[in-house]
Amino acid sequence: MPSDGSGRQPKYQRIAAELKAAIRSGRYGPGDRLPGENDLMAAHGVARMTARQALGVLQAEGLAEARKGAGVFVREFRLIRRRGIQRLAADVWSQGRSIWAADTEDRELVVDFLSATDEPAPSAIAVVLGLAEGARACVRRRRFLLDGKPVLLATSYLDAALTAGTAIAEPDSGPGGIYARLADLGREPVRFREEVRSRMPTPEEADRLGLVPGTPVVLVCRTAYTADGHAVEVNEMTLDASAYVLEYEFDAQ
Amino acid sequence: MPSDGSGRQPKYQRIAAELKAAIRSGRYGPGDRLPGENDLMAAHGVARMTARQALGVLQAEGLAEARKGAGVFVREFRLIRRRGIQRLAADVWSQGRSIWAADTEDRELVVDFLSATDEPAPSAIAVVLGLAEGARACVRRRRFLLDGKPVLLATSYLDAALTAGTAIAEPDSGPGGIYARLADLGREPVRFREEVRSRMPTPEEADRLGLVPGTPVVLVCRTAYTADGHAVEVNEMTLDASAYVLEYEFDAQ
DNA sequence: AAGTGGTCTAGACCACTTT
DNA sequence: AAGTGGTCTAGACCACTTA
Repeated sequence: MPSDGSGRQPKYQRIAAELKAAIRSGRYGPGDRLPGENDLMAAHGVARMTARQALGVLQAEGLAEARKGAGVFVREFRLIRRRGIQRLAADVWSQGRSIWAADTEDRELVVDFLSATDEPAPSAIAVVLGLAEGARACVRRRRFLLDGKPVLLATSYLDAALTAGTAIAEPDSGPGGIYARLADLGREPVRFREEVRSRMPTPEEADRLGLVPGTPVVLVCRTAYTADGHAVEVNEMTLDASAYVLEYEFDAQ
Repeated sequence: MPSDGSGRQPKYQRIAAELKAAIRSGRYGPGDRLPGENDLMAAHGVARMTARQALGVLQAEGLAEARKGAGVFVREFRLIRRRGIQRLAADVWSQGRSIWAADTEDRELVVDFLSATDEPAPSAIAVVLGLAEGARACVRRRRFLLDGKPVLLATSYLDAALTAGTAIAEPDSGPGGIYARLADLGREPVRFREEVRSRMPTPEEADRLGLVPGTPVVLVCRTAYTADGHAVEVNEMTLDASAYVLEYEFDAQ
């Protein structure tokens, strides 16, 4: 064995590295079909499982996507930009250029309302909302679809004692949404906290979002506070990480 | 085949589901060793590859971690809370309870300075900083270690024409860090934008962060703006997603 | 020394998609 | 009908960890 440098590397990693290099070089572009298991077996003289392992590396990295019966394809990404503050008025900094391109325009992001129910509040939620253990919550579930594909699941929790009999407990919360209704009740949210995490999805999340294997989810938990510092709403969101860029702005100090 | 419900599911998924249920039930806690390949082969009468596949499911989900020669273990998570605004003074909302527990206390988060060099600015960075194509940038690389394990890689870019001859171009940027030095130059950052994404790591990122397979990275790109709206610094950060919760606060409207 | 996970072979059958 | 990826078997050798 000569001083090969790349000598001591598993075959499947060598094959995977070769495919990745071919993608980087532009040999295969987004949406293109990659060499399949049979191609790799023939080209590299390996067993089926080894070729599978190589293709599995690209899929686990989120670079490629297997379509049963069709082949393995280079993935394409189109990012949605989600701003913490939905401020349309342009200020001086909004002019600044962004790192990651995101074409929010010319694409349809539709909201799919799922349900508004009255349920016992999960204990973690009850703590944040300042409710007694076992208190009931108004739970509103929504789903966001981009070009028909689900990209965000949202579950919103409010104190059921507060929302009972209001439009917040109804499927259609009326003009301005639930924040306008909370304002009607003298509980207008004036400040938000968002906590952001990321991890691999549970099988159920992957199913509900139609996630390609190798795609993480981003978890955003937004808490809305009234002027007197009380939390009035907790909104747990699960995002397709391959579809979103989150954006936050804040002042120094 | 009776109306079994779970009848038509691959064996490896059935085995994986059984292991996951056992973890949820508390049968196996964080750090515990799971049944190995040999155990699963014997218990379920399957081939080695099938047992491996089942354990691979848990690893891909980030629930378990294989240690070569030792076994497969339930992962344990300890989250660091990272605030967009590092405001120590408690305001009324800081009292609010958080969803995810994070023990920043009693753990050592140390900064490991890597380098400060003068390099051609990557074109995406040059655009954001308003530099000419091919202009040079001051590039500062750092690494954050939690209990000795790297959890964050940061690369900071500034206009080299601005920083030349200042402490910013030196390894030690002096008291108050580079923001204090920028203030000395009349370029104090007063506002920040952070863009946040998540994806699976490249092999190089996984290696540099020592990531367990099944762990995504969070990418945070922070741009610092002066009062006149010019970008003075771009900081690209790569975070171990299993180690961090990001937190942002902002006012309505 | 024994046990563990990591890699690899050479077969096989299936469900699925495409032509 | 042909080709594709998904699942599965029954072996094998290796490097590594633990005791």
